Amino acid sequence: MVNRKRVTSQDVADAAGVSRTTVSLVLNNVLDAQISEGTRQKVVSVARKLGYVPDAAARALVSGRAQIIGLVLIRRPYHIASDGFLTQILDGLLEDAHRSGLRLLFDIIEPEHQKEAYLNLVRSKHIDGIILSGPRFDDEALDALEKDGIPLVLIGQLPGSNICSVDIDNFNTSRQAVEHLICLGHSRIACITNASPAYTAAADRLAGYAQALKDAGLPYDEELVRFGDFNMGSGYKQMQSLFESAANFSAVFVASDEVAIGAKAAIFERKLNIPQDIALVGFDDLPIARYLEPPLTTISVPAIKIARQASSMLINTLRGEEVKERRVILEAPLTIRQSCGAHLRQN
Amino acid sequence: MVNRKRVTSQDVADAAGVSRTTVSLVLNNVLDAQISEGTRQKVVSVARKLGYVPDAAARALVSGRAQIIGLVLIRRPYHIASDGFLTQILDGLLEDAHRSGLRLLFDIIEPEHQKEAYLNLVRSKHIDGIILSGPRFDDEALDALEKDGIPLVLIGQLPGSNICSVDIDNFNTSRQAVEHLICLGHSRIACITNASPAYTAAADRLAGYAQALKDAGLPYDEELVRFGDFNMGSGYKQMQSLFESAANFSAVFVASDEVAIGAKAAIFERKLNIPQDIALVGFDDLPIARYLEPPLTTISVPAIKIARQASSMLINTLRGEEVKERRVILEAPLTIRQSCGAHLRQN
DNA sequence: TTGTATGCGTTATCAT
DNA sequence: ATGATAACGCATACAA
Repeated sequence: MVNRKRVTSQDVADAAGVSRTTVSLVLNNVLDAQISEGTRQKVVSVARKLGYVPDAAARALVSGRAQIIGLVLIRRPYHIASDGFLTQILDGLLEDAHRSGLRLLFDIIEPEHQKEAYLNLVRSKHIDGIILSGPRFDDEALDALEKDGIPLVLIGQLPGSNICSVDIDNFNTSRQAVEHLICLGHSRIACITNASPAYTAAADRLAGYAQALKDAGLPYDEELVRFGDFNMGSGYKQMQSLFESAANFSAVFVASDEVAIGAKAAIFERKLNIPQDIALVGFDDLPIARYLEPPLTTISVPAIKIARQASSMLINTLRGEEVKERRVILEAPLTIRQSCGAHLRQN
Repeated sequence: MVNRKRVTSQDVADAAGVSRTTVSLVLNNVLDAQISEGTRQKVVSVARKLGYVPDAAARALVSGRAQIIGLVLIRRPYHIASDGFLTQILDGLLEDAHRSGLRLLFDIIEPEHQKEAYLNLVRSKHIDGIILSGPRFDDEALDALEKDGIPLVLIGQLPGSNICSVDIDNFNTSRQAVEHLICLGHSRIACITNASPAYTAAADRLAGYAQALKDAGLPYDEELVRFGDFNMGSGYKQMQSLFESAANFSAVFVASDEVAIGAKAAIFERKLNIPQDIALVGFDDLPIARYLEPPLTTISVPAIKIARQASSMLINTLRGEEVKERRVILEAPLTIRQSCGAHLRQN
């Protein structure tokens, strides 16, 4: 007895012997207008029996709200195929969105299409608001969006803008990670970034590395710096490049666990041991970090919490509430495991 | 000079000195109606200057197409926080969707809400079609959807249904993985599934394990079987449980790389070596598999290819084309690396 | 307490 | 070659 044709509110109204208005009032739980309990019951039961579900497009058209939030990344598809950070963000976002009756549209935008792609997505009103993860310095469209009044929250930061954002302190956490290495006696410390320095997070993490060196009176040596590209393959390649450069180093700070996993494989391939021959510190504390061999010392980025914070800010904005704290920075402690030998020290 | 108010086709029409119809005709490249080159140029340039983007809701309402496809998983949020398979699916799906001008809505549905959640998503016409990854046996709503005429493609299989699907042969690949272990001389082989046997893939993989044992004349011992739950934590826990059972075994087949990573950590924690003390075979060949220590022998599931195939089938269905091959099975070879010692053998 | 009428922005069917 | 007009399904101000 399943209906083939679409069921509209008119059908429900007819079957219940009321008007479309009443149906709408009942189903949307409008508080102002009072509906007799009998009518309400009837409408609800008829609607259920008919399997009525409001048409999203019609509702969006009249209400101006699509009930969808967008998560967008400035990346290429192959960057996300193994993105352990993304899944955590999705986890956090989805829970909150569901609780608010919102759906999640996921999209990636290739760096060169930034401008048009944003505008299409937002101006088409496909989505009510947007969470953008991993902003780049060259993101021209971002401020335009903000000015357009589109609810927008950044996961990450864009210096000089007033956009809502939630992030960790990339600079100081990186510095702390490298300081840890320095404390353990390393003075030749290589660095592989998480991504191109066009990404603000990558630039900050690299700066933190440089600062730690400087604070310790250690020279910054370009020979020891490589740029990762989000995924394990890039870590593997850049680590090889480090070995091939013949520069000597006893530790590597990799500003992304994902990239660090590739680097680690390249180290083992050389028959070198971690941490005995080379100490390794990552960044992110992906779920896998603690299960790696050896368990990875890394900066614990509270990804799910970040996602929750971002969605909460976005949802508040959507509700027209004022977000007082426009730039949230969450704690990201260094989690010491066994990839840099700290656990072996006897103090 | 950016417009604050929404720009509608009426605005474009006014500014270009034509009617809304003409604007629509031009911007949608309607072939039938001929538009003078001058008019076309003018409309296009005016539209661009004004930053006009058609309203998705209005378009969806009248056309009946939301231009969005849905990817849905029957899972809980914490299941996806480290889902390496999911990101690959997203990768493959997104590329195809973009090429067809489609957006991607991502959603997870908790097992107990299956029915209502599907119906809401689809009947609301939020999405034009749905790709469902990882079906369960208890998925009552699925056939209803199919009967409703909703374009639907399964990543995985649901026995006894006629739904379009793309999958690998879970049964035979699992069997092959276990046969590999048997060939290497193992006779006490434990198994940790990827998930609850309510998921069809989990049931099939377990059956493949059992079959390999049977073919080799080996007993199926319940003591050696555990059920994973998609993530690494479950693998870690079930591996511990295996050790605690005091049953002896020299190899483990884990029907998911994700779960295998947890199992591996539990093995190392016992100061046991892989493959010398315990051989390990995974399933999926996530990008990380080759970077693990030791590199993981596993079934190479072509996740991205699966996603592409699924999206291609869905998009064809959306176009009203007949999909001739309704059940596609892709190859998933066993990739032998170093986690079960095959590379050490001298033949 | 409930019904009527209007409009959201677009595409599609007619005319002209 | 282009314009007027009618839906699409819903929510809401207003009427009754």
